[in-house]
Amino acid sequence: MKPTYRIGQVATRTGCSPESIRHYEKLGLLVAPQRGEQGYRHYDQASLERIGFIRHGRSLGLDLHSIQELLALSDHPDTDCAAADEIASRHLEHVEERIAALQVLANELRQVVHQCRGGKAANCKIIKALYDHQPTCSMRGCGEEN
Amino acid sequence: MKPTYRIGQVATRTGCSPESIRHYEKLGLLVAPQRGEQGYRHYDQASLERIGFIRHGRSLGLDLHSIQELLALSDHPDTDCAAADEIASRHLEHVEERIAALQVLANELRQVVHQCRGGKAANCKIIKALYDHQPTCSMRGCGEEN
DNA sequence: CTTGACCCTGTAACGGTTACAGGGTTTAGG
DNA sequence: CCTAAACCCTGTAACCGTTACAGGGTCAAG
Repeated sequence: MKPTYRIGQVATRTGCSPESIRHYEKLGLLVAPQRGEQGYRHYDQASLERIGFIRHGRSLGLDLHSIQELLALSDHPDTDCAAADEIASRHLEHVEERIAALQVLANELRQVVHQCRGGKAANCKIIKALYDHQPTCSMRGCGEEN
Repeated sequence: MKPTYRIGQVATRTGCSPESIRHYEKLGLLVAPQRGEQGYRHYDQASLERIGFIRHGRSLGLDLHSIQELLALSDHPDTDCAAADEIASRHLEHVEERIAALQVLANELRQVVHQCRGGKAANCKIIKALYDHQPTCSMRGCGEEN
């Protein structure tokens, strides 16, 4: 008999909240675990590792869909893993674009901050800058992701 | 009689979709505009500038709540504008933290990408790295914002 | 007179997580 | 034994800002 864990214990060990674990199950990243007599979920060691995989992917900023693709590859060891490389490369590219965009943004903010110490709003350079019709970066995806 | 614009024209001029404009109105960033006989919204020049202000703020990554605070300052010119500086500074700090986090992340991704050209998933270093229980950055806010 | 381009309202979706409500079960302490 | 706390269950809604619908009305040109 291998040891099993209830969802709360898994949460403690993986740093992943019970809600998220149930969410991953609903989305199909985790197979539905066995249930005890009272309907409680019981997880084995492999599930713990799978959840760790997901969390690590999330901490890298991968979306759950990409993680699901990576898990599918992992579940079929004979598959060509070029797809994994593709996912990671694509994401790296995305992250690099995002860094560049945020740097442009930080520069614009730095030009504006601390320009009007102790003044009145009527003369506030920050507010004036926002009214100025020259959004330094008006392209899509230039602000924060939302 | 000053010229007025319908929502679609405003959208064209500001680059802000009609849905977003109505959304800003519902949230109170814009006052409800006058309505024509058919119930169509009619905007004046000041509204256009206010929407431009909002879009510029959004392009800087400010959230709508912060923008609302800045608009409130702008609406009361006698107020001390230290609050505006506070908002911009706080946001700049946030952006800088985010850049730093993304750079850590990009480094981790770069270590992983292109490690297993043409291999099988069983040996895929990307997948192995994700199973490894050493999430380089497990702190909150280290992944992408979501 | 129809087609298409507008406009209106209200609701739901996206992503991932969190927070409930409303119920049941176990466990530890008195 | 009794009770409170801690845990589990399901389902739903919120968060943020935007987009996309559905289902309806209005107006102009062809």
